[in-house]
Amino acid sequence: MAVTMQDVAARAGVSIKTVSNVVNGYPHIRPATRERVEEAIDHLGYRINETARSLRTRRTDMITLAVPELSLPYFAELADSVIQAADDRGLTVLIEQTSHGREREVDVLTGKRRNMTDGLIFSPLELGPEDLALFDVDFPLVVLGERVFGAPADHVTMNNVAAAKAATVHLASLGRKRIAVVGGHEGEQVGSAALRTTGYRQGLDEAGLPYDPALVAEAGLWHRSTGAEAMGRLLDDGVEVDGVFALNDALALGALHALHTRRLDVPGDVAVIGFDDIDDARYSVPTLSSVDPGREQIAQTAVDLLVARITGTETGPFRRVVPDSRIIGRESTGDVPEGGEGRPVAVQEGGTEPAQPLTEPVAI
Amino acid sequence: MAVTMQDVAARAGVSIKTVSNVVNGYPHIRPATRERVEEAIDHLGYRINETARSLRTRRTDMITLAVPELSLPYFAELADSVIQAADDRGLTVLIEQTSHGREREVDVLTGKRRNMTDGLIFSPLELGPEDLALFDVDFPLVVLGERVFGAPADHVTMNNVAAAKAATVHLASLGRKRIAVVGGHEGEQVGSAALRTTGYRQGLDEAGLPYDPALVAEAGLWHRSTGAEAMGRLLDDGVEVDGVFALNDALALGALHALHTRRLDVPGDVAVIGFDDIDDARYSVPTLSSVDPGREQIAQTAVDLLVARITGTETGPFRRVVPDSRIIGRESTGDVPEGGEGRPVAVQEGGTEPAQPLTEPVAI
DNA sequence: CGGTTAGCCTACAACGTTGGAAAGCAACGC
DNA sequence: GCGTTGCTTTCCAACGTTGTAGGCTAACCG
Repeated sequence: MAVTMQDVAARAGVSIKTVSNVVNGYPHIRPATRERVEEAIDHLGYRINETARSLRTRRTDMITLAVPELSLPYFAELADSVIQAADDRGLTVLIEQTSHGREREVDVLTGKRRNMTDGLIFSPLELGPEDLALFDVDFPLVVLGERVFGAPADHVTMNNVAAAKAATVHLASLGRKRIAVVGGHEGEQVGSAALRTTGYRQGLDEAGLPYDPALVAEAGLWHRSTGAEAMGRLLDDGVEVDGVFALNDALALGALHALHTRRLDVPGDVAVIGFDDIDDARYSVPTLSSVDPGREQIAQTAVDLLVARITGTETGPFRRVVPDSRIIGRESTGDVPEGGEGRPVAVQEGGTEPAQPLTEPVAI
Repeated sequence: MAVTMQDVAARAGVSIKTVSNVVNGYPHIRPATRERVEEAIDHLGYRINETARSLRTRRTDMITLAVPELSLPYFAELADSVIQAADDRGLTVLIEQTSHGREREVDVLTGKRRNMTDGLIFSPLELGPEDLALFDVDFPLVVLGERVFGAPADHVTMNNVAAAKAATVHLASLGRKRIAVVGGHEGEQVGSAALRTTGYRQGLDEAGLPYDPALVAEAGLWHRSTGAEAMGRLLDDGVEVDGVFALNDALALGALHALHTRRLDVPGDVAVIGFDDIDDARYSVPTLSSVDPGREQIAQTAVDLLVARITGTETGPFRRVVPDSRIIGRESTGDVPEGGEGRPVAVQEGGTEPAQPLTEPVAI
């Protein structure tokens, strides 16, 4: 059948273990022996059996990344970054899509859907604080996102409130007085929607603008389609608007679309800013100003934290890491002329803190 | 350490093999025995060790999907579909990004980057016909795309020439006379660029339009940025254009951007059609007409073919499968009014044929 | 020159599971 | 009443690798 170490050993005239030693770079091997073994490996086309190795070493060098779905550009780009970061560290990434309901998310944590990987990077969409107990798992876990704070796991999140506030203030600084927010989740206390909405209100406060509930456009799912609908509703209701803060870029792109079909000029009539800084933002018409939440850094940090737990390098208390985020000004806010390149117009610094503070988790 | 079948067996008072039989759904087990085993499993929180199982059964129920990069929307959506299709068949997908050069693609095939999976779905971007020998691998392989025809593997591809021809004819049928093509690869004989350009020329012929080299805008990489550049070059050179066939949607979106910045109306001044029908096409401004190459069907078929080879259900000659493709008319070609929904305006039927024809591979 | 050390290599026993074959046992048929 | 049959369970030996412990040289030291 397949070539095994047995076969290589036979041909090289050494023991199996010596072949193993060669393959694993054990230093004390006579050059002549190493050469014979390598010749045999090449000649027989030997490939190590990773499965057997994993059984023995209890490591697979694979990690799971669980995200809602890859067709959402933010998650596709996140996956790209995570895969690269993992690759740099010699790991392969197995992807689980959990978009098909809460149950899938539970399965990911309970391990039903976590085959043989050494650890999990999980970005929940449905699970919330009430499910905190589920996060107490016996394998290395890094949580992403804003759904769950205080889980017994490392956590990489965003500067949501501060960045949303800055985005709102930025619109205000451009002279906008009627700033709508697109993508709100009525009554929700947790998650990106709540945090970013909080930042929006703080931004209004700081700018001395009143909060008007009529300016809040709900959108359950954060897709382009729902963004277009929400924006459309607002406009069709005759709400006066001269600025839009969309809670993510997909919503913002949908909003641009709705504004366009109603013949409103961006940024002339309405300035628009999104959140996530997906690749699309650079090529939409007009190009979209956005908040860059530090995706690269999120991916790298998540992988690093996970690796540290897997290897046992880190055994201390869980951490919460918040990368720096930046506001990127583009055409949709008039920060650059048409055809110009986006540029940072503000930076919010992140940091690290314990994942389980003594007091109630503070929105950061 | 972790709970093993040993522990379960001890608690249930049966042999290890009986536990294995229960876990694997072996039918001939006394209900009382099964119950005891299941109680023990629940009580001890036993989880099967997939690594050990894989070593024994020589199956991991994982497959590799190798694509250039997930941040390209087409591949993100393809990955989404493949993961879902795999999931429906009880498989997990491991993703390799090969965007960082030819070497990575070679590694994927030689197995250096194919850990423990049962098979590979591979969409090459760099490898071409000259690398045919590399595709003669000893594991189940399904090839996607247009780089390589006639490899000793199942192949799922697109109706490239026919669909590109239809797209061009569609533009002509709208009265466009000066139809540019964006994304050409000068001198390249293989790959999507060549096939779709061939279709473009066939379309011109059919429509009785002359071929004008000035209307061909090269773009090495198919990104939005390169599409914008290529389109911009064309316009800045003063080439007269009233229609654009972009070889994929990313290019088309870039082209839309370039047209917009030069204050040309789409579809008024220039009608634009893309290829791939990515999600973006439905929400760009204006919405983008495109060729839907049957992505879902590609993913499903690819997984099915791979599974058939893995399980040994299929051992016959390799197949080439071409899903049906459709032209979706949207605003950018004026097929629907602003705010309207895209709709199919033409269908090209696919089919199945041997992957290694007796004659030279014919472009399909 | 004998004893120690360092370098190199091997034997053996796992890792946790499943395939195959055989054994135990009850019911069945004649 | 005894061989046969069929269900149920067990025993044993892999799957291909690596950790541990130990053995054998050759070199080195005093």
